Amino acid sequence: MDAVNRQARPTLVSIAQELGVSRQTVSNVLNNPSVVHPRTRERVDAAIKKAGYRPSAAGKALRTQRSMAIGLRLYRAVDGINGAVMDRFLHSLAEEAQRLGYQLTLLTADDAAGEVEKLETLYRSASIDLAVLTDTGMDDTRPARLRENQVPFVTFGRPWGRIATSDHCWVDVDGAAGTAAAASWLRELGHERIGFLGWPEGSGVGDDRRAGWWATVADLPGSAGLSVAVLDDHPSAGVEGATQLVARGATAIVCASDSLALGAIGHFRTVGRLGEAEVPVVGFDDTPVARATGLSSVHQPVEQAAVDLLELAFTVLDGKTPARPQRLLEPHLVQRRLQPFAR
Amino acid sequence: MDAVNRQARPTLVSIAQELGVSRQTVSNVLNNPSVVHPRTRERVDAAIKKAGYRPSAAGKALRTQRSMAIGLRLYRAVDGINGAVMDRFLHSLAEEAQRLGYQLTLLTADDAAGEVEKLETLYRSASIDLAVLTDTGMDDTRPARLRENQVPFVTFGRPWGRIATSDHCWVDVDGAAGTAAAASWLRELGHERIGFLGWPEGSGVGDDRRAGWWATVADLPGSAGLSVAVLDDHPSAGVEGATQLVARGATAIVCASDSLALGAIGHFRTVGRLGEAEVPVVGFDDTPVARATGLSSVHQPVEQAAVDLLELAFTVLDGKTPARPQRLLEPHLVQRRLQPFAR
DNA sequence: TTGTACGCGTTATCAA
DNA sequence: TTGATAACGCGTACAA
Repeated sequence: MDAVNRQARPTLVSIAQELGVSRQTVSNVLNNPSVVHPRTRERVDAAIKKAGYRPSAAGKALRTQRSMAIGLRLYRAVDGINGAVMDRFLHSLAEEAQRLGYQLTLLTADDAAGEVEKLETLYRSASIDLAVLTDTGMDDTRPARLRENQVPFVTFGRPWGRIATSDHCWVDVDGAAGTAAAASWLRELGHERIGFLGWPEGSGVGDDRRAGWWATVADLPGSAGLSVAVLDDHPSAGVEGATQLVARGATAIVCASDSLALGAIGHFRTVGRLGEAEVPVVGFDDTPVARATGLSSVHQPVEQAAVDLLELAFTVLDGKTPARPQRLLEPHLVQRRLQPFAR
Repeated sequence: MDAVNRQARPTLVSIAQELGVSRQTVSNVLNNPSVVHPRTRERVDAAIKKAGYRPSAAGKALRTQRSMAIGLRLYRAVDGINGAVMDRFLHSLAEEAQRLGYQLTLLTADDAAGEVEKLETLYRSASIDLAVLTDTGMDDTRPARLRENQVPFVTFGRPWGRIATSDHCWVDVDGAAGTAAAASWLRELGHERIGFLGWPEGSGVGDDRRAGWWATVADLPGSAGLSVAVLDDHPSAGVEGATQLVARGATAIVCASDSLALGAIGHFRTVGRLGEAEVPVVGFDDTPVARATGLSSVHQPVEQAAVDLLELAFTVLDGKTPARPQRLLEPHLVQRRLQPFAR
């Protein structure tokens, strides 16, 4: 009753029969080669290659109780601009997982509750061994719920608001260090009235980035009070924010995102100050748009984050205790010369 | 020797024992409920719910010979701008797959050969039932190679250059119809010298989009020859192309992408014609940047594409012959008023 | 309506 | 070094 012409797959048994050996020998050639005689090993290897045999993932998973898969929620692309960072992370994670023999299984959800529920379902059906959470927000409820349900997980992002009490593994990028580097650079350029354009308090990531700016400019009397918060992470909000900051006398601006920075640049474009670069703007995330625009920006090492995250995850999965289960990675500032849509 | 405290999962047997029924009964409740007594069914359902039991994906896959997974290559994010379309497609595909009880498994590769090889490996190990190809290029070699290796697949994108001889299932968006709609609109606005800004011949997608423009403006003497090709899909290339087109007398421009369109707008910004919108520009893909900028653009129905693609795929997988195995979806033009970084 | 038996492909254990 | 046996969890034909 089965449908498509799915030809019989080679199996351990079929390979073994073909060679007149036991299937255990074939299995050993794959999983424990040192224990099998070189001559036999060669013969088996040749047969495996000839048949294009690959061990059945299902059979293996059933036996080993490991699916070799990682669950990750794919967020809806809100903003093609800042989404670029998550894009890079997704790609890095998929690549690193593949390198380690794991697969990345995507899921979609409307909210955190849906995400947790689906991750739990996947874990209970042994479809995934592990979950990766991203976009950790302030007082995120997901870690606690996954823990309750015994679903192993790691997070890309700190457990904001619960850092002291959380003991799960996480990797994050030190946003404060990034904005501090940006502000320092602007100071070196001679600016004393350096503004910050970000989001309202309470967002974890946003507060962190503001803190880095403030730590660097607090001793500059001119920079006090030059912090503006806008609601949306959107260029149009950046235009408004930059307008306010300039009105208050800012001569340079650190932004919490490239979206906002792009808007800020747009502001200066509109008022005709672009070429003069009288008000340097630094963005955050080093997105392709920043590269294209010549916008200086803080670059997050998401590739490293993916590698570290999986290292932590598999250490825990192996029952070992990882060194430094919480890791803060250093971003770096990419300095560029602003130019209209050039590379 | 196993590591983490993986508590014993409930199984058909454990649920059955707990209730004092046979495991077959439990299985029937899940797969063939009508055959079991309502009273028993209720008891079993309750126990299942209480235990949080989910059938093991591995056991099921082993028995049914179906992994319930789909393989898809995740391309490296080249350009945060146009990548947005693939982002939407990816999300839609993940969502629709999930709705149908399937999972989306990601893979990464450096090139087409690597992609095919990994897909083949995944299929041979019964990790996926099916592959989805995207970004089909001119004379794409992947379909033939997957076919040789008996890997079922569908493609998002036409088999450019081999449309007549290919019989696999595909879904694509009618790019020519999109640029035709854009050009028609510009004609309605009174323009007679409508330019096209795209890529060199031979790219399938690019040729298609150029063809739609040309079909619409061919009878306008003023528009002949107003086609410019640039090498990169990048705003900076758009600046150059737009400059050329305007020099040749174009009064309106249809672009092959939002990236190019953004550059074209940048050109007019630079020369100070933005507010006047003397040279309307239409982009392609309706990316978030287009929305943010107020750029008119051609919107691709990728959500529908994902739905259609999986419908075709599963029809074939079920051994049936799908109605219309090749489908061309209509895009639509989104008309916007250009404004500097506003919504 | 329920229970029994078998096989899906793999790996671990142990005997030869 | 190699081979036989058991078990992982599930679905299904068949018998009760």
